[in-house]
Amino acid sequence: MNPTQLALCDEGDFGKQDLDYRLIGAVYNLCFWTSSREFYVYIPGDGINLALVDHHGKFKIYSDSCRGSSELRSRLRFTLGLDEDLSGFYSHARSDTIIGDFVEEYRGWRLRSTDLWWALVTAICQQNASFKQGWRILHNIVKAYDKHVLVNGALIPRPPTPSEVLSDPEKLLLAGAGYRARTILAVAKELARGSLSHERIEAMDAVEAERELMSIKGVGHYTARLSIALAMRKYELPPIDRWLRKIVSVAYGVDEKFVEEFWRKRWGKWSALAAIVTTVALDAEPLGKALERVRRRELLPKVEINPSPINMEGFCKPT
DNA sequence: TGCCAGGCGGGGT
DNA sequence: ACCCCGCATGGC
Repeated sequence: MNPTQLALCDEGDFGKQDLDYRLIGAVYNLCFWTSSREFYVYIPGDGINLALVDHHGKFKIYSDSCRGSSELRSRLRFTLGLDEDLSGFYSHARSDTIIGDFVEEYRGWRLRSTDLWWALVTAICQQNASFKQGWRILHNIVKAYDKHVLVNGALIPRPPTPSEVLSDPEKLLLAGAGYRARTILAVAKELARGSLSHERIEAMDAVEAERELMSIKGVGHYTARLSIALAMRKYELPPIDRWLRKIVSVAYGVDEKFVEEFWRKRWGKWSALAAIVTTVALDAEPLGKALERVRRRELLPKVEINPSPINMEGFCKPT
C-alpha cells in the first residue's frame, strides 16, 4: 500500500509565550511522532492533516487536500490546547497534595487532543492493563497496520482508520489487544457507518456524550470519559479507574466508594484533566509504586523512567 | 510459574 | 444498588 503524500499547506509561528512545546509534544505521545526538537500531531477532521511543530512554536501543516486551510490553523491550536485557559485549574492545583508540585514545574504543558476514534482506541487499550501494557498495545496497533504518510520525503506512521481496522481485524490480536479487540471493532463499525461521529459527540455536553459512547458494548464510564477528555477537551467527568481510586483514597483519606464524588467536588470542570495530570506526575507507575511515591512525596516525573507518560521513547526500542 | 493490571458486562444477591 | 466473576495478553 502506497503512503499518502501530503503537501505543505500552511506554516507559521504560534509564539512561545509561557508554553512548553517540548512537553506538549512529548506527553503521552508515541515515539513515532516525537523527536528531540519537534513533534508531529494529526489534526482531527476531514482528510489527513499532519502538523510538524517545533519547540519554539513554529509549525507546518501538511495536508492531502488542503481544504479549509485557514480553519486548519485554528484546529491545530485547539489540538495543542493553546487557547485553553488553565489559570483557574492551576491556581487551585498549586496547593494540591498530589499534583501541586507538578503544576508549578510543568506550567507550560498542555494536553494534546486526538480525534474521537483514536481517543477511544487509546482508552480501550488502557482497560484492565498497566500503563506499559496499554500503550504497548497502542504502539503495536500503529505498527501492525503499517500505514504511513509521506511528508518532505519522510515516512511518518499514522493510525489506521476505522475502515482499515474493519477490513483486517486480525491485526488487533497480533498487536496484543486481546479481548479489547472486540470493543475496538464495535467502535470502528459505528464510526464507519456514521451512527457515531466526532462531530456528533462534539456537539453534545459531556453527560450526553458519555451516555452515547456507553451505548457501545465494551465502553464504560472510564473509556467514555477518557475519550471525551482526549478528543473534546471537556473535563467535567473524570475517568476514575482502580489506580486513581486507590491513590486518591490513600492520599486524601477518602473512602474508595466516595472518590468520584470527592474528586468532582474538588476539581469541578477540571476533573478529567486533574486525573490525567496525576498519572503524568507519578509516571503512571504501577499502583504499589505509585502509592509509595505519594507516601514519599516524590511527586514530579522522573526522567530516568522510560517509558513514562513524558517519555515514551522506550516503546520504540526492542525490549 | 502463576498472578494480576488505569475495565467491562452479565448474572447473581 | 450492590457484589463477583471471567475475560486475552504480557510483564514480573
